[in-house]
Amino acid sequence: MLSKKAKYALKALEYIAKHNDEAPILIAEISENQNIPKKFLETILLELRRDGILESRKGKNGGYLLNKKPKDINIGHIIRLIDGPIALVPCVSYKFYHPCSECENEATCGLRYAMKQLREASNKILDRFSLAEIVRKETELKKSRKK
Amino acid sequence: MLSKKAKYALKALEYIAKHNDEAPILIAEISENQNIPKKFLETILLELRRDGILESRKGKNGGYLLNKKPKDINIGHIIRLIDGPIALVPCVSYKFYHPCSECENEATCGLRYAMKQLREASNKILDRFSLAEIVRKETELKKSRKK
DNA sequence: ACAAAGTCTATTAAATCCATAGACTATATT
DNA sequence: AATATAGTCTATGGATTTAATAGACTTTGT
Repeated sequence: MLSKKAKYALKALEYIAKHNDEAPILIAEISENQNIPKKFLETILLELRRDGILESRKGKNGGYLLNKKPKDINIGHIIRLIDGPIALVPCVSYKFYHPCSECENEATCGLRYAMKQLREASNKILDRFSLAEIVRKETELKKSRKK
Repeated sequence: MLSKKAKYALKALEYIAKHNDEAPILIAEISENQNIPKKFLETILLELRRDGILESRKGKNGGYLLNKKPKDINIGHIIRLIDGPIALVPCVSYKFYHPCSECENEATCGLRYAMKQLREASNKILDRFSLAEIVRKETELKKSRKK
Protein backbone atom coordinates (compact mmCIF):
# COMPACT_ATOMS: atom_id res chain seq x y z
CA MET A 1 0.00 0.00 0.00
CA LEU A 2 0.98 3.59 -0.48
CA SER A 3 2.01 5.41 2.67
CA LYS A 4 -0.08 8.37 3.70
CA LYS A 5 2.86 10.53 2.81
CA ALA A 6 2.82 9.31 -0.79
CA LYS A 7 -0.92 9.72 -1.05
CA TYR A 8 -0.66 13.24 0.36
CA ALA A 9 2.08 14.03 -2.16
CA LEU A 10 -0.06 12.85 -5.05
CA LYS A 11 -3.14 14.68 -3.83
CA ALA A 12 -1.17 17.87 -3.28
CA LEU A 13 0.38 17.70 -6.74
CA GLU A 14 -3.00 17.08 -8.29
CA TYR A 15 -4.34 20.12 -6.50
CA ILE A 16 -1.45 22.28 -7.65
CA ALA A 17 -1.77 20.98 -11.21
CA LYS A 18 -5.41 21.97 -11.29
CA HIS A 19 -4.61 25.54 -10.22
CA ASN A 20 -1.33 25.94 -11.96
CA ASP A 21 -2.22 28.80 -14.30
CA GLU A 22 -2.71 31.15 -11.42
CA ALA A 23 -0.50 32.53 -8.67
CA PRO A 24 1.64 30.32 -6.40
CA ILE A 25 -0.41 28.12 -4.12
CA LEU A 26 -0.15 28.27 -0.35
CA ILE A 27 0.67 25.26 1.77
CA ALA A 28 -2.21 26.26 4.01
CA GLU A 29 -4.62 26.25 1.08
CA ILE A 30 -3.61 22.77 -0.03
CA SER A 31 -3.70 21.56 3.55
CA GLU A 32 -7.25 22.77 4.06
CA ASN A 33 -8.62 21.67 0.72
CA GLN A 34 -7.06 18.24 0.70
CA ASN A 35 -7.25 17.56 4.43
CA ILE A 36 -3.55 17.10 4.93
CA PRO A 37 -1.88 18.06 8.24
CA LYS A 38 -0.11 21.29 7.41
CA LYS A 39 3.22 20.60 9.06
CA PHE A 40 3.42 17.20 7.48
CA LEU A 41 2.58 18.67 4.12
CA GLU A 42 5.40 21.18 4.47
CA THR A 43 7.99 18.44 4.60
CA ILE A 44 6.41 16.64 1.70
CA LEU A 45 6.36 19.67 -0.56
CA LEU A 46 9.93 20.39 0.40
CA GLU A 47 10.90 16.94 -0.75
CA LEU A 48 9.09 17.43 -4.04
CA ARG A 49 10.82 20.74 -4.53
CA ARG A 50 14.24 19.24 -3.83
CA ASP A 51 13.49 16.64 -6.47
CA GLY A 52 12.77 19.40 -8.96
CA ILE A 53 9.08 18.70 -9.41
CA LEU A 54 7.97 21.85 -7.64
CA GLU A 55 9.23 25.38 -7.47
CA SER A 56 8.67 27.58 -4.44
CA ARG A 57 8.60 31.27 -3.64
CA LYS A 58 9.14 32.65 -0.19
CA GLY A 59 7.56 35.65 1.47
CA LYS A 60 4.46 37.57 0.51
CA ASN A 61 2.71 36.17 -2.53
CA GLY A 62 4.83 33.09 -2.15
CA GLY A 63 3.76 29.47 -2.40
CA TYR A 64 4.29 26.50 -4.66
CA LEU A 65 4.19 26.05 -8.43
CA LEU A 66 4.84 23.15 -10.71
CA ASN A 67 8.35 23.19 -12.11
CA LYS A 68 7.45 20.84 -14.97
CA LYS A 69 4.52 20.35 -17.26
CA PRO A 70 1.84 18.09 -15.77
CA LYS A 71 2.34 15.67 -18.64
CA ASP A 72 6.00 15.30 -17.64
CA ILE A 73 5.26 14.45 -14.04
CA ASN A 74 4.84 10.73 -13.79
CA ILE A 75 3.03 9.24 -10.83
CA GLY A 76 5.36 6.25 -10.70
CA HIS A 77 8.19 8.68 -10.16
CA ILE A 78 6.37 10.33 -7.26
CA ILE A 79 5.62 7.01 -5.64
CA ARG A 80 9.21 5.87 -5.94
CA LEU A 81 10.47 9.16 -4.60
CA ILE A 82 8.35 9.02 -1.47
CA ASP A 83 7.85 5.33 -0.79
CA GLY A 84 10.77 3.70 -2.56
CA PRO A 85 10.59 0.67 -4.85
CA ILE A 86 7.43 -0.47 -6.55
CA ALA A 87 8.89 -3.90 -7.27
CA LEU A 88 8.12 -6.46 -4.57
CA VAL A 89 11.69 -7.72 -4.26
CA PRO A 90 14.86 -5.63 -4.45
CA CYS A 91 16.50 -8.00 -6.93
CA VAL A 92 14.15 -6.94 -9.73
CA SER A 93 14.09 -3.21 -9.04
CA TYR A 94 15.76 -0.91 -11.53
CA LYS A 95 16.07 2.14 -9.36
CA PHE A 96 16.65 0.40 -6.05
CA TYR A 97 18.38 -2.77 -7.18
CA HIS A 98 19.93 -4.77 -4.43
CA PRO A 99 20.47 -8.56 -4.38
CA CYS A 100 18.19 -10.58 -2.14
CA SER A 101 20.28 -11.62 0.85
CA GLU A 102 18.85 -15.12 1.04
CA CYS A 103 18.97 -16.11 -2.62
CA GLU A 104 21.79 -18.20 -3.94
CA ASN A 105 21.33 -17.75 -7.63
CA GLU A 106 19.46 -14.78 -8.91
CA ALA A 107 19.56 -15.94 -12.51
CA THR A 108 17.65 -19.13 -11.82
CA CYS A 109 15.25 -18.00 -9.08
CA GLY A 110 11.69 -18.86 -10.03
CA LEU A 111 10.17 -16.38 -7.64
CA ARG A 112 12.35 -13.64 -9.03
CA TYR A 113 11.13 -14.47 -12.51
CA ALA A 114 7.52 -13.99 -11.42
CA MET A 115 8.31 -10.77 -9.58
CA LYS A 116 10.06 -9.48 -12.67
CA GLN A 117 7.00 -10.05 -14.79
CA LEU A 118 4.97 -8.23 -12.21
CA ARG A 119 7.34 -5.31 -12.10
CA GLU A 120 7.30 -4.99 -15.87
CA ALA A 121 3.53 -5.00 -16.01
CA SER A 122 3.36 -2.44 -13.21
CA ASN A 123 5.83 -0.11 -14.84
CA LYS A 124 3.95 -0.31 -18.09
CA ILE A 125 0.79 0.94 -16.39
CA LEU A 126 2.51 3.56 -14.27
CA ASP A 127 4.25 5.00 -17.32
CA ARG A 128 0.85 5.74 -18.77
CA PHE A 129 -0.18 8.01 -15.93
CA SER A 130 1.17 11.51 -15.65
CA LEU A 131 -0.37 14.21 -13.50
CA ALA A 132 -1.96 15.59 -16.65
CA GLU A 133 -3.57 12.25 -17.38
CA ILE A 134 -4.88 11.92 -13.84
CA VAL A 135 -6.48 15.36 -13.98
CA ARG A 136 -7.89 14.71 -17.44
CA LYS A 137 -9.37 11.41 -16.36
CA GLU A 138 -10.90 12.98 -13.31
CA THR A 139 -12.72 15.69 -15.25
CA GLU A 140 -13.84 13.07 -17.78
CA LEU A 141 -15.28 10.92 -15.01
CA LYS A 142 -17.04 13.90 -13.51
CA LYS A 143 -18.62 14.82 -16.83
CA SER A 144 -19.91 11.36 -17.56
CA ARG A 145 -21.39 11.30 -14.08
CA LYS A 146 -23.44 14.41 -14.58
CA LYS A 147 -25.19 13.16 -17.65
CA MET B 1 8.18 -4.55 -1.04
CA LEU B 2 7.42 -7.96 0.35
CA SER B 3 8.05 -8.37 4.06
CA LYS B 4 10.63 -10.92 5.10
CA LYS B 5 7.79 -12.96 6.45
CA ALA B 6 6.15 -13.18 3.04
CA LYS B 7 9.41 -14.01 1.33
CA TYR B 8 10.09 -16.71 3.91
CA ALA B 9 6.62 -18.11 3.36
CA LEU B 10 7.14 -18.32 -0.38
CA LYS B 11 10.59 -19.84 -0.05
CA ALA B 12 9.36 -22.39 2.45
CA LEU B 13 6.43 -23.38 0.24
CA GLU B 14 8.71 -23.69 -2.73
CA TYR B 15 10.96 -25.97 -0.72
CA ILE B 16 8.06 -28.10 0.41
CA ALA B 17 6.66 -28.28 -3.11
CA LYS B 18 9.96 -29.59 -4.41
CA HIS B 19 10.04 -32.39 -1.85
CA ASN B 20 6.37 -33.12 -1.68
CA ASP B 21 6.39 -36.72 -2.93
CA GLU B 22 8.30 -37.84 0.11
CA ALA B 23 7.66 -37.84 3.84
CA PRO B 24 6.56 -34.77 5.80
CA ILE B 25 9.22 -32.08 5.94
CA LEU B 26 10.66 -30.78 9.18
CA ILE B 27 10.57 -27.14 10.15
CA ALA B 28 14.23 -27.51 11.08
CA GLU B 29 15.09 -28.81 7.64
CA ILE B 30 13.40 -25.92 5.86
CA SER B 31 14.95 -23.48 8.29
CA GLU B 32 18.46 -24.74 7.59
CA ASN B 33 18.12 -25.10 3.85
CA GLN B 34 16.42 -21.79 3.24
CA ASN B 35 18.17 -19.80 5.94
CA ILE B 36 15.04 -18.82 7.81
CA PRO B 37 15.08 -18.31 11.61
CA LYS B 38 13.43 -21.44 12.93
CA LYS B 39 11.12 -19.87 15.49
CA PHE B 40 9.94 -17.30 13.01
CA LEU B 41 9.34 -20.00 10.44
CA GLU B 42 7.19 -21.93 12.91
CA THR B 43 4.71 -19.09 13.14
CA ILE B 44 4.68 -18.66 9.39
CA LEU B 45 3.99 -22.32 8.66
CA LEU B 46 1.28 -22.29 11.29
CA GLU B 47 -0.38 -19.44 9.47
CA LEU B 48 -0.18 -21.30 6.18
CA ARG B 49 -1.66 -24.35 7.79
CA ARG B 50 -4.52 -22.40 9.31
CA ASP B 51 -5.25 -21.07 5.86
CA GLY B 52 -5.46 -24.61 4.55
CA ILE B 53 -2.43 -24.49 2.29
CA LEU B 54 -0.38 -26.83 4.42
CA GLU B 55 -1.12 -29.91 6.42
CA SER B 56 0.92 -30.85 9.46
CA ARG B 57 1.69 -33.96 11.47
CA LYS B 58 2.86 -33.90 15.02
CA GLY B 59 5.31 -36.17 16.79
CA LYS B 60 7.83 -38.59 15.37
CA ASN B 61 7.90 -38.60 11.56
CA GLY B 62 5.88 -35.44 11.68
CA GLY B 63 6.37 -32.29 9.67
CA TYR B 64 4.64 -30.36 6.95
CA LEU B 65 3.01 -31.37 3.68
CA LEU B 66 1.13 -29.48 1.02
CA ASN B 67 -2.59 -29.71 1.44
CA LYS B 68 -3.25 -28.70 -2.17
CA LYS B 69 -1.69 -29.38 -5.50
CA PRO B 70 1.16 -26.99 -6.31
CA LYS B 71 -0.75 -25.78 -9.34
CA ASP B 72 -3.61 -24.71 -7.07
CA ILE B 73 -1.45 -22.66 -4.77
CA ASN B 74 -1.29 -19.16 -6.15
CA ILE B 75 1.51 -16.85 -5.08
CA GLY B 76 -0.77 -13.82 -5.07
CA HIS B 77 -2.85 -15.59 -2.49
CA ILE B 78 0.20 -16.21 -0.29
CA ILE B 79 1.31 -12.61 -0.54
CA ARG B 80 -2.14 -11.33 0.37
CA LEU B 81 -2.39 -13.76 3.25
CA ILE B 82 0.88 -12.65 4.82
CA ASP B 83 1.30 -9.03 3.78
CA GLY B 84 -2.21 -7.92 3.00
CA PRO B 85 -3.35 -6.02 -0.08
CA ILE B 86 -1.38 -5.89 -3.29
CA ALA B 87 -3.32 -2.86 -4.51
CA LEU B 88 -1.68 0.43 -3.61
CA VAL B 89 -4.84 2.03 -2.25
CA PRO B 90 -7.56 0.32 -0.22
CA CYS B 91 -10.35 1.73 -2.39
CA VAL B 92 -9.39 -0.51 -5.33
CA SER B 93 -8.68 -3.69 -3.39
CA TYR B 94 -11.06 -6.61 -3.83
CA LYS B 95 -10.08 -8.58 -0.78
CA PHE B 96 -9.31 -5.67 1.52
CA TYR B 97 -11.64 -3.03 0.19
CA HIS B 98 -11.99 0.00 2.36
CA PRO B 99 -12.79 3.54 1.24
CA CYS B 100 -9.95 6.05 1.30
CA SER B 101 -10.59 8.31 4.26
CA GLU B 102 -9.53 11.50 2.48
CA CYS B 103 -11.36 11.04 -0.80
CA GLU B 104 -14.67 12.72 -1.42
CA ASN B 105 -15.88 10.90 -4.45
CA GLU B 106 -14.51 7.50 -5.20
CA ALA B 107 -16.28 7.25 -8.54
CA THR B 108 -14.56 10.28 -10.01
CA CYS B 109 -11.12 10.04 -8.42
CA GLY B 110 -8.44 10.16 -11.11
CA LEU B 111 -5.80 8.63 -8.89
CA ARG B 112 -8.10 5.79 -8.04
CA TYR B 113 -8.63 5.12 -11.72
CA ALA B 114 -4.88 4.78 -12.25
CA MET B 115 -4.48 2.57 -9.22
CA LYS B 116 -7.29 0.38 -10.46
CA GLN B 117 -5.56 -0.18 -13.78
CA LEU B 118 -2.42 -1.07 -11.89
CA ARG B 119 -4.23 -3.49 -9.65
CA GLU B 120 -5.81 -5.21 -12.61
CA ALA B 121 -2.51 -5.61 -14.41
CA SER B 122 -0.90 -6.95 -11.24
CA ASN B 123 -3.62 -9.47 -10.61
CA LYS B 124 -3.40 -10.69 -14.16
CA ILE B 125 0.29 -11.47 -13.71
CA LEU B 126 -0.07 -12.95 -10.25
CA ASP B 127 -2.84 -15.26 -11.42
CA ARG B 128 -0.37 -16.80 -13.84
CA PHE B 129 1.99 -17.91 -11.12
CA SER B 130 1.24 -20.92 -8.99
CA LEU B 131 3.78 -22.76 -6.90
CA ALA B 132 3.94 -25.35 -9.66
CA GLU B 133 4.75 -22.69 -12.20
CA ILE B 134 7.47 -21.18 -10.01
CA VAL B 135 9.13 -24.56 -9.55
CA ARG B 136 8.80 -25.38 -13.24
CA LYS B 137 10.31 -22.07 -14.26
CA GLU B 138 13.16 -22.53 -11.86
CA THR B 139 14.16 -25.91 -13.23
CA GLU B 140 13.81 -24.56 -16.74
CA LEU B 141 16.12 -21.67 -15.95
CA LYS B 142 18.63 -24.02 -14.39
CA LYS B 143 18.66 -26.26 -17.45
CA SER B 144 19.16 -23.46 -19.92
CA ARG B 145 22.00 -22.22 -17.76
CA LYS B 146 23.93 -25.50 -17.91
CA LYS B 147 23.99 -25.64 -21.69
C1' DA C 1 9.93 47.64 9.95
C1' DC C 2 6.82 44.09 9.67
C1' DA C 3 3.94 40.57 8.24
C1' DA C 4 3.60 36.70 5.16
C1' DA C 5 5.36 32.76 3.53
C1' DG C 6 8.50 28.88 2.93
C1' DT C 7 12.92 26.22 5.24
C1' DC C 8 15.16 23.28 8.20
C1' DT C 9 16.31 20.18 12.06
C1' DA C 10 14.88 17.70 15.90
C1' DT C 11 11.78 15.15 18.45
C1' DT C 12 7.89 12.21 19.76
C1' DA C 13 4.11 8.75 19.69
C1' DA C 14 2.28 4.97 17.60
C1' DA C 15 2.45 1.21 14.65
C1' DT C 16 4.60 -2.53 12.40
C1' DC C 17 8.19 -5.87 11.62
C1' DC C 18 11.37 -9.37 12.93
C1' DA C 19 12.58 -12.50 16.02
C1' DT C 20 12.74 -15.33 20.28
C1' DA C 21 11.17 -17.64 24.68
C1' DG C 22 8.90 -21.10 26.89
C1' DA C 23 5.34 -23.98 28.25
C1' DC C 24 2.09 -27.21 26.02
C1' DT C 25 0.13 -31.13 23.07
C1' DA C 26 0.21 -35.06 20.03
C1' DT C 27 2.49 -39.17 18.10
C1' DA C 28 5.73 -43.08 17.18
C1' DT C 29 8.73 -46.28 19.10
C1' DT C 30 10.63 -49.08 22.58
C1' DA D 1 4.11 -46.75 30.32
C1' DA D 2 8.17 -43.93 29.21
C1' DT D 3 10.65 -41.22 26.23
C1' DA D 4 12.01 -38.58 22.47
C1' DT D 5 10.35 -36.16 18.56
C1' DA D 6 7.91 -32.67 16.41
C1' DG D 7 4.37 -29.28 15.85
C1' DT D 8 1.19 -25.52 18.66
C1' DC D 9 0.30 -21.51 20.97
C1' DT D 10 0.72 -17.10 23.42
C1' DA D 11 3.42 -13.55 24.96
C1' DT D 12 6.99 -10.46 24.76
C1' DG D 13 10.98 -7.52 23.29
C1' DG D 14 13.83 -4.69 20.31
C1' DA D 15 14.37 -2.28 16.11
C1' DT D 16 12.66 0.26 12.52
C1' DT D 17 9.39 3.03 10.10
C1' DT D 18 5.53 6.11 9.79
C1' DA D 19 2.83 10.05 10.91
C1' DA D 20 2.80 14.08 12.94
C1' DT D 21 4.40 18.24 15.49
C1' DA D 22 7.49 21.95 17.48
C1' DG D 23 10.05 25.81 17.03
C1' DA D 24 13.57 28.72 15.50
C1' DC D 25 15.20 30.60 11.00
C1' DT D 26 15.25 32.87 6.27
C1' DT D 27 13.41 35.37 2.45
C1' DT D 28 10.41 38.70 0.23
C1' DG D 29 6.82 42.31 -0.71
C1' DT D 30 4.86 46.56 0.92
